[in-house]
Amino acid sequence: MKKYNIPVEAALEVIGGKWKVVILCHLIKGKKRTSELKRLMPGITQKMLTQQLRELEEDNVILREVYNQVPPKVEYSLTDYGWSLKQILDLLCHWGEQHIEKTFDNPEDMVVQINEE
Amino acid sequence: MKKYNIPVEAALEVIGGKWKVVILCHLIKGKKRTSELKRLMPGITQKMLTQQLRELEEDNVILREVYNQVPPKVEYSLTDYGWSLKQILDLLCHWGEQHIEKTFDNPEDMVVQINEE
DNA sequence: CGGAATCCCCCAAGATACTG
DNA sequence: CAGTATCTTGGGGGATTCCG
Repeated sequence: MKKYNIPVEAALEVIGGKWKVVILCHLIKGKKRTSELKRLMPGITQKMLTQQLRELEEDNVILREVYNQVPPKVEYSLTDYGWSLKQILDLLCHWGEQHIEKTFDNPEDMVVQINEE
Repeated sequence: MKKYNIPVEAALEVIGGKWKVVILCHLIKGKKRTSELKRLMPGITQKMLTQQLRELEEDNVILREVYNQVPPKVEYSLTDYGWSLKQILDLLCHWGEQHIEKTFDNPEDMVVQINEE
């Protein structure tokens, strides 16, 4: 059985993956298709995206809904348990924004705008 | 200049390291010597500890105080900027505790107790 | 005691191609 | 469109040694 030296390690095991917090931050905005997530995260590969999504699903943080149709359609959303992370995710996003403003002269240049619509 | 696709990536760049959140959670409890941190984190190597501490220091999140004496003594503590992460760290710790309770039958078995005194 | 410097291994993660 | 399979690589990170 896995042992933790400090309880926070249990949280990191769930959301500590390289892309997991980013994925969850996007899903806070609402249900997303695989291709939407890929577009929102230009740096991620198909393989990593699938892998991280699977792990989040196994930890009961996100829900995967498959529509049996051609072409395939899969949607991801937060579960109730996933929503229990909302405050943490919001604070992280906010802290990130502040950090950008604090650190750089032209913070608006730091964020690549992606049209969500 | 580094670009982010979403501001939260800036936060992850600061506290996203493998051990950084754990280190910061310990420092919330107060100033710590290097050897204390090592004892609190049995899994970390000297190299990783130093490396993660340096990066946190560079990001102005922690303060490194060197006492010029033999044997050497170095203490680490949160800076004011580091304290701006307190709420996030507290929530993460709390979520970790809840997650352990939710997931396992005997949660108390999951945490290796370490005498802080 | 704290940490810098080496050596080195392994696997996380990228690239590519393929499938239903 | 979503996901799998295979191959490859770089650098994250472990172990060890040396230093003030």
